[in-house]
Amino acid sequence: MNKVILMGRLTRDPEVRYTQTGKVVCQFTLAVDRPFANQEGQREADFIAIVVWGKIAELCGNSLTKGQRALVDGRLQIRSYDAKDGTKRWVTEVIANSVEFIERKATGSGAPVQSGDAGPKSEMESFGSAVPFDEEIPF
Amino acid sequence: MNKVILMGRLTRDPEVRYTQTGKVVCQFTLAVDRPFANQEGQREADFIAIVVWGKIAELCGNSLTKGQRALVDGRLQIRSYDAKDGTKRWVTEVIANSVEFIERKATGSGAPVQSGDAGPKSEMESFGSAVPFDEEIPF
Amino acid sequence: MNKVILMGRLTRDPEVRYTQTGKVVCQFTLAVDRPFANQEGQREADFIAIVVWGKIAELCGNSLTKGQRALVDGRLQIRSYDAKDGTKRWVTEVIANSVEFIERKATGSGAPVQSGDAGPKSEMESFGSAVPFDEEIPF
Amino acid sequence: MNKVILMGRLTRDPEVRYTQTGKVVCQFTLAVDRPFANQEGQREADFIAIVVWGKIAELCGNSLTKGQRALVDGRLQIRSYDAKDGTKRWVTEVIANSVEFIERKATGSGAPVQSGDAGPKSEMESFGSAVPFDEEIPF
DNA sequence: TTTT
DNA sequence: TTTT
Repeated sequence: MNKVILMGRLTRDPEVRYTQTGKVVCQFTLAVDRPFANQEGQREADFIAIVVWGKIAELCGNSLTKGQRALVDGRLQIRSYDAKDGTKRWVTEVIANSVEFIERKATGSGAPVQSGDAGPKSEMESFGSAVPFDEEIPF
Repeated sequence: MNKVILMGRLTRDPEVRYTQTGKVVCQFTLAVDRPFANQEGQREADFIAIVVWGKIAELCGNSLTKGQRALVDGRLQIRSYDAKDGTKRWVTEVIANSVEFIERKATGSGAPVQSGDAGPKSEMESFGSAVPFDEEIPF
Repeated sequence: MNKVILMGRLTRDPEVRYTQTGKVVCQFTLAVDRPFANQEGQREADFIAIVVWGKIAELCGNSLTKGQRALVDGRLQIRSYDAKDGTKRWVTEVIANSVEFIERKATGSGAPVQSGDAGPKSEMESFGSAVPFDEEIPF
Repeated sequence: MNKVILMGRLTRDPEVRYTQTGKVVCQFTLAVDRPFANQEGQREADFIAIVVWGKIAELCGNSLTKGQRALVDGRLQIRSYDAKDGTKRWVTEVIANSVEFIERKATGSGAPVQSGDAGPKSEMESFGSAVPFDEEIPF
C-alpha cells in the first residue's frame, strides 16, 4: 500500500516531455497548504513534485495551468540521480494515477486557458531537466 | 487535503529524540514495495522517511523494530536544511498521524523483541543527525 | 485503518441538529460521480450519507448549500436502528473528520449564499428524522 | 474522488460466485475495529461488505479465510434491490480495487489454509443470495 | 432517491 | 449481526 492524495494549486504551467522510448510524461509542482499556521501566524505550503504518465499526462498538459487547483491521487516514489558535483541525490515525487481538474481558470473570453508559449517554456525546460528521466518508470 | 497511507517494513530500529523544547520525535524509514517489477524482473522498494511526534513517537520507539511491518497514515511534508557545502537541500518526509503495528516480530522466547542496543544505536544517531530538527514541526 | 475520501456535490442543504446531550451534528448527502458510464452511456452517482460532529458541523451548516462541491475525509460507520415494521435495519454513513469547501456558490450580489429558510427546512427535518441519533457517536 | 481504505478481519470465508454473463465476483465482510471504546469501555467493530471482481476475486476466494486480516483499497458504492416486502432497499458496499493479504493463517502442517468445504459453503450461499447481483457492476 |  |  502506497497511496497519496493531494489537493493544491499548480505553481507553474505543467511541462510535458517525451522519454527516449517515446512515452509521454508530464511534470508539475503542487502547492499544498499546511493544515496549521507557523510561529508567525502564516499558513505555509508544501511544494510537491507530481509526475504523470501516458494519456493523463497529455490531458494535464492541455488543461492545467499555473494557479489552477487539482486533486491528485497517486503513490510516493523516490528517484536517485547524480548531481553535478558527482554525489548521488534523491528526489521524492508523487506518481499520479489520476488528476481531477477542480476548476477551470476563467478568461475574459470564457474559453479554456491554453498553456505553453515561448516565454514560460524555456523556464519549464530548465526545471524539468534538473532531474532527468534516464530510466523509464513503469506505469 | 494532504494524505499519505503506506504499508512497509522498518529498515532499521526507530530513533527517538527530543527537540530543544522537549518534544518527542521518532524517525524511521519504511521500505515500501513497488507494485510492479523492474526491467530485471525484480520488485524494488521505495525507502520513505517517517516522522512521528508526541505520544505515538514514544509508542513507536518502544514497540517497533527493524524488519517489522507498519501501516502509516500521515501527510507529506518538505523540510529544507543547509548542507555541509553551504547549499540548501530539501527532504521529503511523511509526518505520521497514526502508526499501526501489523505484526510483532517473533523471538525464540515468544517475548516481544526489544529495540535498541549499542551496535545499531550509533548507526541510527548518524542517520538522524543528517537533517536536524532546528524548527519545531507543529502537530 | 478505516479511511474514506469523497468528492461530490450536496444533494440538498445540510441539516444541523442537536443530540440529547447537546452535541452538534450535521448531516448531508454527497452525490459522488461514478468513474465510468453505465450501459446507457450515462455516468451515475452514488448518494452517500455524511455525518459531521462538533465545530465542523456548525461550519458545514453555515457554509454549505445544496449543489456545492465538498471534499470529505472520514471513516465508514454502520448504525443500526429499528424500522417501523419492527425489524432491525442498518445504515452506512461516512463520519467526517474534515470537510473542505471546494467552491463558494456564486450569487448575484457576490455575497456568500446563506442556507436554510422555511421551505426546505421542513423537508430536511423529515429526512433527518428517518434514522434518529439515540446514541451518541463518540468523536 | 471516491476512495476507501480498510484494514480488518474476515468475519467468514469469502464467497465466490459468477454473474449471468460469466464474471467472477467475490464477497466477504470485513470487521474493522473502531478507533475508540464505547460507553462500556469496549471497542466495537464495523462490519463492512466488500465486493471484488475479476482476477482478484479468484485470488481472494483461494487465499482468504475467516479470521484473516486483509487491507482493502476500493470505492464506496450503493446498490438498490427489492426487498421481499416489495419495498426498495439500499446496500452500501466497498468495491475493492486491491486486497492485500496481511497474514497467512497458520496451520499445523505449515501449508496455506484452503477455504471452502461442504459445511460452511451452504451458509455462505444463503448469505450471498440476500442481495442478488442482477445487474453487472462495471469494473 | 437526490447533485452538476 | 459476524472477526481477533
